[in-house]
Amino acid sequence: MAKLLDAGLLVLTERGYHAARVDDIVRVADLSHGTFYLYFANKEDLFRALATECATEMTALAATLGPITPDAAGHGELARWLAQFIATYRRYGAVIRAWMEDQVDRELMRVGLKAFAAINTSLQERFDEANPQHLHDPQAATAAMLAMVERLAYFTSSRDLGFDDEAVVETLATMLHRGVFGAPAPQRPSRRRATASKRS
Amino acid sequence: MAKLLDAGLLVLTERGYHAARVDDIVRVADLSHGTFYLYFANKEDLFRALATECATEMTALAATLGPITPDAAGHGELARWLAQFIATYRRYGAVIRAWMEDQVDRELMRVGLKAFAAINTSLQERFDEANPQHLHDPQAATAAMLAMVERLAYFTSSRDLGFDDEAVVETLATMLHRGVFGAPAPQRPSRRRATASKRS
Amino acid sequence: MAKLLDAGLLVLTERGYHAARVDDIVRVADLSHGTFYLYFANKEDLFRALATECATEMTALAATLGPITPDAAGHGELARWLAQFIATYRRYGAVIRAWMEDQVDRELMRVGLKAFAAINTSLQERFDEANPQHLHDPQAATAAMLAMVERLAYFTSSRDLGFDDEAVVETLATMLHRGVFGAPAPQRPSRRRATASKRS
Amino acid sequence: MAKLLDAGLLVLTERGYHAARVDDIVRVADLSHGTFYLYFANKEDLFRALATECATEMTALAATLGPITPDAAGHGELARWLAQFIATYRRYGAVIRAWMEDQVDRELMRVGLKAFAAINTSLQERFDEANPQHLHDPQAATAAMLAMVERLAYFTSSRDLGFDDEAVVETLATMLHRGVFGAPAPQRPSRRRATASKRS
DNA sequence: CATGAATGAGTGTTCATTCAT
DNA sequence: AATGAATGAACACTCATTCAT
Repeated sequence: MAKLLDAGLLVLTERGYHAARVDDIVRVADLSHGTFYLYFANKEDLFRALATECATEMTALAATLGPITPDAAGHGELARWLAQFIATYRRYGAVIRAWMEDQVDRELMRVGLKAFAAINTSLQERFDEANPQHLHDPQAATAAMLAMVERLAYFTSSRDLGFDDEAVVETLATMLHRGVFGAPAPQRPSRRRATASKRS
Repeated sequence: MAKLLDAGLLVLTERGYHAARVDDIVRVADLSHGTFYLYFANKEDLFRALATECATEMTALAATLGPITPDAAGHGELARWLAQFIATYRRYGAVIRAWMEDQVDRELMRVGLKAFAAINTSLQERFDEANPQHLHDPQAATAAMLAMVERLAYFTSSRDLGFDDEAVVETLATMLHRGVFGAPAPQRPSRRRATASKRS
Repeated sequence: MAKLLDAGLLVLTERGYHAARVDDIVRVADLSHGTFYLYFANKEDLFRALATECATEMTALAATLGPITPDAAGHGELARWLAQFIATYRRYGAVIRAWMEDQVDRELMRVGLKAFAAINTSLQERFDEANPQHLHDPQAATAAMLAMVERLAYFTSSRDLGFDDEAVVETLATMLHRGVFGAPAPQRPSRRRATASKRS
Repeated sequence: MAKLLDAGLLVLTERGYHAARVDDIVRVADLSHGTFYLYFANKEDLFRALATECATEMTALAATLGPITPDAAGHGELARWLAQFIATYRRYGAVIRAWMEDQVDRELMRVGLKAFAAINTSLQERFDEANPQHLHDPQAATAAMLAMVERLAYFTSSRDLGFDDEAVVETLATMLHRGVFGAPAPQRPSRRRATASKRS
C-alpha cells in the first residue's frame, strides 16, 4: 500500500491529477491492476489518502510557527518556517494543486483546505499578536500573504524559473515581516546605500 | 465562431478545463458537433484561442501601469491598476487557471505565460524606477508580488471567501506599496523610522 | 435504434440476460460500440425498452380473451388465445425470463409483471363470470393456471422437448377449461374410444 | 466443506446465481479464498454439488408419491405429496432456478433436470395407472401439471404473493386431481357426467 | 490444512473526432 | 455552411483463480 501511495504521488507529480491513470500508477508500483483495487476503492480514494497524508503534515507544520517579533529574530523565525513549508510543498505540490482546482472532488478539497486554513489561522494569530491592526483588512492581508507564499512555493518547486530556494525564502520572509511591521531597521540603512549607488 | 468562443469560456468557467466537453460547448452555442470542427481544429484549439484573447488583454493591461511614487498617488495608481487586473482576471479566470496547470497543453501555457511575463516585467520596471533594489532579491520579490496578486484574485473569484473587492484591492495595493517602499505605518505614527524614510 | 433492439432481443435470446454483452449486441447490429450509447444509456436501458415493448403486446393480448363458456366454444376461445400467447411468448421469451428472475433490475421486473398481472386479471374475470366459486381459492387457482401456461410456453419455446405446439395448446385449453367447469362433454366420450383402442 | 455448501446455498438464495460471488460465499463461511479452492474446483463446482444434493432429495421425493385414486384419498395423497414438494422447493429454490435458466452451466442443468424428470415420470405413472389417457396428450398434460406445481412453488417461495401455503397445496391438489379425473364438481352436484365417470 | 495477497482477462462506458448528406 | 449519426481508442473497475507462505 505504501508502494501504491508512493507511486501515486510520483504519477500525480509527473502527469497531474487528470492525466494520472491507474495504469500508470500500478506500472510504477510494479503491481497488477487488480491489486490497486485491493487497497483503494478507486483512483480518487488513493488521492484522498495522499491528501490526508499531506494535510496532516501541513497542519502539524502550522503549529510550529513561533512568535513573530519586530526584530531580526522574528524575521529569522519566518525564514525558518518558510523553508520548511517550501520543502513540504515541494513533496506534496501535486496533491495540493489537485485539491486547489475547483472542479476536482469536493471531499478532497475539504480535507486539503482545512490544512491551509490551519496555516492561515496560525499566521494570523502570530501577526495579530505582533501588530493587531497593521493593515486595512487583516484577514485579506493574511490571505494575501499565504497566497503569495503558496504560489511562490509552487513556482519554485514545479518549474525551473531560476529562483534559488534561499533567495525565495529570504524574500518571502522579508515581505511578510515588512507586511506586518513595515520596513525594519536592518533593511532601511541598505536603502540609503542603494540610493547612494544610484547616484554614483 | 464568436458564439463558440463565448460558449467555450462559459463551459470552461463552469466545468473547468478537464471536465469541459465539446458536447457541452456546442450545446451551449446551440450548434452541431460538426460545426465546431469547422472553426477549430480540435478542443485545445478553441482554448488556445481563448488564451490568446485573454493574453492580449492582459498584455495591454500590463502597459497601463503608471509610475509608482512613494506617496499616496503611487498607492492610488496601484489600486487603480489592481482593480482592473482583478476585473479581467474574473472574466478569464478559468482560462488562466487552465494555462497555469502544468500537464495542460504546453502551447496553451506558453501563450498565457507570456502575458503574465509582460505584467511581471511591467511591475518590475515600475518598482525598479521607484525604488531599485527595494528588496534582497528584486526579481523574486516582484514574482512574489505578482503571485500574491494573481492568487488572491483567483481565490476571491473562484470561491466566495467573504472578501469584498474593494478590501482586496486596497489590501493588495498597500502590501505592494509597502513591499517597495516599506511601511509608512499610518496606524503607528510613533514610528520615527518610517517618518524618516518619507523625508529621505 | 430498431437494429439495436432487434440485435438485443436476438442476443438476449441466444445468450441470456447475464451473458449478453454490449459487444455481442453491437456486433450483431453491425454497429460500433459508441453507437450503442447514442441510443441507450446502458445495457439495462435497452433491455428495459424490450421489456416495455413486450409488456405492451402482452397487455394488449390480455384484453383479447373473450368469455369462456362451459361448452366447446369456451374451449375454443381458450385455445385460440393460448396459441396467441404462446406465439408472443416465443418471441419475447428471453425478455420475460429476464424479468422473472428476481435478482435482475427491479424496474425491469415491475414493467414486465404489470403485463402478466393484466393477463392474470383477465383470466380471473373470465373464469369468475363463468363459474364464480369453482375452486377452493380462486385466486391461487388462476395464478396456478397462468403459471402452468407460462411455464409450458417457456418449455416449448426454449427447449426442444418434443412437444408439438398444437398438442400443447389443446392440452392447456382442456386443462384450463376443465379446471373451471370440470370434465366437459366432448372429452368424456373420447375416453371410451381410447379404451377401445387399447383393447384392439 | 459443509460450511461452504451452506454458505453457498445461502448466498445463492440471497443474491441469485449470477450475482453470487466467491467472495460472498467465503465471507459467509468465514473462510479464506484459498480454502474454497481446496474443496471445489471452481464456483460452478460448488453449485453443481448443491444441485446434486437437491436432485437427490427430489428424486427420493418422487418415489414417495403413492397411488392416486379418484376419491378423496387420492386427493389427500396429492396434497400430502405437494406439501412436501413445496417444502423442499422452498429450501432449494435458488438452486432449482439456477438450473432452470438456460445459459447456465449445462452440467448443472443436466443434473437438476434429471430429478425433475424423475418426478415427471412418477407423476405420469401414478396418473396413468389411475386413469390412462386422461387427456388429449397425456405427456403434455403431465408436463403442464408439473410446470404448474413448480412455477407456483417458485412464485410463492420467492415472492410474497399473499397466498398461504395450505391454500396453494389445496388448490394444486384439486387442480391436479381434477385434471386427471375431471371435476367431481362438489360445488355443482347437479353435474351427472362427473358422477358417471367415477363409476367407469 | 489454511491463508490472503496478487493476478489479469474481461467488460461497461466516455468522448474527441470524422464524414456523408 | 451546417448537420448529427457513427466511430473506436482509451480507461476504470470486477472478480474468479492461483500460489508462496
